[in-house]
Amino acid sequence: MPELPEVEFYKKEAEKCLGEEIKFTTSYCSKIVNLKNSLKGKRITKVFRYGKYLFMQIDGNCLVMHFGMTGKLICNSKEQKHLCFKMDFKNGKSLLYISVRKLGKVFEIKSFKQFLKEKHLGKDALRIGYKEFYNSVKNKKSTAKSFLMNQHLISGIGNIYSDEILFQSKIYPLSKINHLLDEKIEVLYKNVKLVLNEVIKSKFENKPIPDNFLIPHRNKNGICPVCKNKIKYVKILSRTSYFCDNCQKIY
DNA sequence: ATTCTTGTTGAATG
DNA sequence: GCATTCAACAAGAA
Repeated sequence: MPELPEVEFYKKEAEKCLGEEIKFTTSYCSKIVNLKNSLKGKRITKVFRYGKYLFMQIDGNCLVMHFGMTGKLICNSKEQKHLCFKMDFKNGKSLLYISVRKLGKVFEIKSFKQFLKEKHLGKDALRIGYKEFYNSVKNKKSTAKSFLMNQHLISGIGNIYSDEILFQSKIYPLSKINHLLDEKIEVLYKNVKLVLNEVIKSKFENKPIPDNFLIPHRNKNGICPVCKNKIKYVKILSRTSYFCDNCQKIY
């Protein structure tokens, strides 16, 4: 489920191999992996995340991973099914990029700054400041849901966590984002951070998502953890958005 | 058999 | 240009 919190988790996996010398890399899927230079003999010097992208500085090279819908990165796993890319290190460690649906990408870039420009990515959801967020909201006519999912405006939020952020903020997913009251924008901003950080915490501590979150109830038979109403759903941008029509009022 | 699914892209539309 | 929507990509689950 690679939205920002998942990629943050994969970053931790990659960091287990920081400083290790690469013995060789293997691609099992040319559709996903596009590497020109050999990484043999080089070391991972830095790992960082921006939105849903993971970056690995490998001496002079910069490797980028995007996980699509089903990609994941695991250190020292024996899992072989759907393996697309593997990095083997001299000391025996390995990093495995696994993807069932093969919609992700592994490639190299020359410059991170240039990459951001070319992709027109918005600020990372965990780093965006309130002023910037506020201005972005005021300029847009889109719905609250598509605003949160638009990577050009804010990077890192996808279908599942946008539902959660709107639920925690008590905002109806189809509300026009520029109609939100200022105090509601502030609530939304705070919940972007709160939800992402809470999910990251759950993942890192290997605990379930809190039960007062929508996510554990985010299904066709779900019951709202706050008011016990039946969870509703609606299609937005050809994705299913779950919400509580009792708690999530328009503004 | 058909429909659904966590993501992005590029084409098409208004 | 700009904002927005849709099909396509792929494969497995229900």
